[in-house]
Amino acid sequence: MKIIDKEGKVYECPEEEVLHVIRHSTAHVMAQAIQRLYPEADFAYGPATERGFYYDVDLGDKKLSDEDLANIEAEMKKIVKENLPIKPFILPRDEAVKLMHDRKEKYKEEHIGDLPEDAVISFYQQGDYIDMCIGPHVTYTKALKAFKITGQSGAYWKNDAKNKMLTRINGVAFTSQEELAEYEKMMEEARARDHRKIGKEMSLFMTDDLIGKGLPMFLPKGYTVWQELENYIKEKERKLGYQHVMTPCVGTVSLYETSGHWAHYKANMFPAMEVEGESFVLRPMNCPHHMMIYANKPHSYKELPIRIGEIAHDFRFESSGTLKGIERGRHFCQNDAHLFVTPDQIKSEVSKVVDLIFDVYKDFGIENYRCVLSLRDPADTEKYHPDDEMWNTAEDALRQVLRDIGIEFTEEIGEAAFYGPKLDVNVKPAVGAEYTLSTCQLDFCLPAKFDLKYIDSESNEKTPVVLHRAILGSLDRFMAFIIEETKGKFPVWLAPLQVKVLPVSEKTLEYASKVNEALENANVRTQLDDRNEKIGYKIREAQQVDRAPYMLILGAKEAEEGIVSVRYRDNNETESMKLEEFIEKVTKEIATRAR
RNA sequence: GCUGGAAUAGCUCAGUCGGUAGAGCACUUCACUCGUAAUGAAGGGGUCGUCAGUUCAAGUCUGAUUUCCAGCUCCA
Repeated sequence: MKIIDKEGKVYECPEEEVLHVIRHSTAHVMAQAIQRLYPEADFAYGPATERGFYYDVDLGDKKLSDEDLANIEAEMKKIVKENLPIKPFILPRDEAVKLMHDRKEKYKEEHIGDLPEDAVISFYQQGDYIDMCIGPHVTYTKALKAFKITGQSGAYWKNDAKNKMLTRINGVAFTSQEELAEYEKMMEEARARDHRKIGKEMSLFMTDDLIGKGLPMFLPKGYTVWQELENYIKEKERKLGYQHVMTPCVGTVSLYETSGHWAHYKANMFPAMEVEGESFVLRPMNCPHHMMIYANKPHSYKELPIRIGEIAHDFRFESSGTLKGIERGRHFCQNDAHLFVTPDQIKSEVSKVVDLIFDVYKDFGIENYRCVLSLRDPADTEKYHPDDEMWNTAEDALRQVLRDIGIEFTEEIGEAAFYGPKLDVNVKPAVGAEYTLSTCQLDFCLPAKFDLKYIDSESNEKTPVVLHRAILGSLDRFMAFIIEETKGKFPVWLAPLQVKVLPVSEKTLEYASKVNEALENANVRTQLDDRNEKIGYKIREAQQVDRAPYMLILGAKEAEEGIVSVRYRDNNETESMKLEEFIEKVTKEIATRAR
């Protein structure tokens, strides 16, 4: 594919850039179509994205309907058919400003003002449409063969909520219709594994308007999964010397004023409750509670590290637009822990936390994740505790530990917590944007605020360092992730229903209920389908709705010989074995948490 | 919170020009007694998210509101 750069040089597009150029050029064609249909439209940014492109446009008071979007797409196809040549030109800064000013492109004009003095300001033109852009682009509009407008949304000018909200029109673009069709198929599959959909199908959790938005409730099956996750992670933590505590979901406002959270995150907490002259809030996190537990008695350096863990209920007043099933609600349970350590224990403790994270990921088969070292933005003195030395020490320490451990990570400025830098491990769910699953934060700040102490070997009072960490993140979010990873086909130990017992007819119901009872006695989560239905019907439901890892098909043959016919969820194969043999197999898989 | 879209039976959805509310699945009952992804028949089930308005008449039109969805902003 031939492309053209801003100097007008035409050349063959490198393979790896083809999609990007196509998407960027498609954004221009969409803008041209919008300009034809809405001459008053004023364009802001219109870049290529991971899957396509968007253009942010100021349409004044005009609201776009789905029909309008279809019209824009139709106009785009027309422009492609017209096969307009796409030509670049370069203007000196003042002429560029004048051109944009004359064309009433106030966003582009402002954009030029933001560019450095020596910037080369280039434009691309196709037909009447001119866009300020550094390119490169395809040479003719007919090069764009497969695109689709996927929707619209609001987006702030320069991503700042203080600015005007523009209309963002999103689209996807590919090199061929086949690729576009493939993408649409993939999107459909992604929607099918959405945890909200599967959660409903499997009766894992529910929401209700009367309970309140962002407050999902776990049903018996969902809570079974939840409890298994809780037991799993607590077991791991106990082996690593964590001590678990239970602390209340409410605390005084003073507690959060002491920690600094009140100043930083008041807006994201449920408002304070006044009782008997005192103010209380639902807690948004557990650090202060754990700090007070540490402060409950004096500590010797010999006791450190002290690792305090809790599966803790937290409440955050998340913006209504960000709520998403159990992935992000206003109530959730953190797999939280605070490690109180001496400075020379930082490295080994961070290292153990990192090991635990990857150990857990291995158990769950999580392979697609990204490690980020989140640092402060030194310019943001409002968010970040202004103590350069403290920050430099903490950031250098954490960076060095991560390097020593040898994990790959990228650094992101301005992503740190207000009290310290952190390692975030991010994953991408089937549906929606990447989010943080695990985190390990290094904190020199809160221990000082709470005046925490330990006595060192020379009888001096010292301030411990705190590591905040969450491995499963929140159990709710982790469950959402696992549902989407497995499409609800949980490993045996996590499955809410592990075995479904299916008599072929009522003649073998008695034998089936004996088998069911034997499984129950072995602590296997089992259910007997005693309905008067055909075996194919029962299998279908057990497999498609319950997603039971094992189905036991029990007919005359099995009853006679005292065996069970095992049908496997994951490969649809069947195998006969003795009941005792099956129980041993299943209970072993459960005990070892086999994947 | 913001921009746009949606809301009809437990679930998935149809409902034309404003004229008494529909299907499949699920559920109940009956028959069949069944061998590896849906046996047949009958029956019950809806203030069409909520509140106003327009109209002789509203699931359908208007407004407000609630919740959900896509995205933006945010995420200690």
